[in-house]
Amino acid sequence: MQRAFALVDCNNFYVSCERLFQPRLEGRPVVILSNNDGIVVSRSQEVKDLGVRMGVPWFQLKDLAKRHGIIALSSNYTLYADISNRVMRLLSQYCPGQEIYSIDESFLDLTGIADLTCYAQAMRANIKRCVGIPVCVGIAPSKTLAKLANHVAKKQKQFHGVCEFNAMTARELDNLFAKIEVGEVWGVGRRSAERLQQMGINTVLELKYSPAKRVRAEFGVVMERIVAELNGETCIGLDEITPPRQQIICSRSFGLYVSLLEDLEQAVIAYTTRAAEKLRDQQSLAGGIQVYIRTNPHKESEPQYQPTTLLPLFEPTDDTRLLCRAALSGLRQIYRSGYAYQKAGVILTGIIPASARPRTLFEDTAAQQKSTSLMAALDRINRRMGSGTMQLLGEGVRKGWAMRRGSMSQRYTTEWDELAVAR
DNA sequence: TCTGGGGTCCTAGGACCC
DNA sequence: TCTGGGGTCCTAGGACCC
Repeated sequence: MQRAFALVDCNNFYVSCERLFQPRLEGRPVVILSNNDGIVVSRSQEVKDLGVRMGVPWFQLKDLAKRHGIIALSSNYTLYADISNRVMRLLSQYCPGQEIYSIDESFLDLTGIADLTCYAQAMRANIKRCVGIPVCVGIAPSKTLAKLANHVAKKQKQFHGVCEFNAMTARELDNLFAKIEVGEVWGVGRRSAERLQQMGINTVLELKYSPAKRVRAEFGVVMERIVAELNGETCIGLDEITPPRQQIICSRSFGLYVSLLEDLEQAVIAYTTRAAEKLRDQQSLAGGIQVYIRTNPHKESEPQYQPTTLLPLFEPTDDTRLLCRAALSGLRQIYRSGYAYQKAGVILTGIIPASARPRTLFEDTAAQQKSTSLMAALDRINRRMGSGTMQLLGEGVRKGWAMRRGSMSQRYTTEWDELAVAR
């Protein structure tokens, strides 16, 4: 039986979330900005039609925004995560196999289901009705093709939001592929697209019929697999369970430049605290922590410095205090005065399951148990009373370095104080 | 003035072992 | 004078994704 993977992708996801609670945004050009209101991370159709690209710095758009009345909102991840959960839960009811691929995308295994287009249309209508988010669906025998089908469903109006490759002939598919640029393929990034074009491979069709050996020799196994998937061969399966993270990153740009060591220390403690929470959430321990700070790479006129250091831990831990102690010693090693730092970050590495904690010659079981119950209490309080209710003193209270979020909407669905009001 | 954050996988090269 | 071969593990860097 022919496999059938669906890729369901929410349209302009962050903008769509905001529109749910602010109907005035409907039909108007809207963008959502990254942390610090830095760059554009989501665009409404009206903004895409103005030619605004993804990832453009907001300050470069100010003029255009004024001319066309573009509304810019700070990103509200609490809201988006909650809406995402609702969409994903609803989708899970449509088939036994689901892989949640990102906050706004999900792969489904629809193999064996009859009349797929009709099925997908019903699913799409139901998500719109129950959650209010518009989605498009691509269906194909491989995940790479399903991504491409989704792209077609979004771009070509005649498909009405659902494009099923399984229902098309080889000739129809090839005609379609001849008109799509190779860079649109999942896994073909800017670099590879440039190199492919130099080799005379410009369209999806040309990549599909490229000799496997040549692709393998020039680009390696990843691209070879992409070509096989374009030919309808299922190489990449559905990942239904998310494995624990192998590294946990917490990094932020500052709201303003930071030069003092004590400000960096506060930030590093705050980020390490957050990373440690994520670590305990997935019941893991970290064997090391990497710390980095950096000046603004875009400001070439200013002196640049972007040191990083990796601190191995004496033994794997999930204790915020131990992780912070290591992070701070790393920070003090790499810190140099006289630079305007723009960003800092920590990365937890060497992650193992908490159940696999190694025994050591020097272990202190009582101290270990104390640490575990202290961290558990900390997490419980912060979960119940709001994150940051209890924190290490070193994180500071003023937080002059914290990021800017000029125009953030309310957390309509997750905070009692911020619920939507009906008049 | 103002340019995000958090991940994965693959590959090459070095250290080390027998 | 002549200086092997094969394997594993780790790390850094690159490319990619959303």
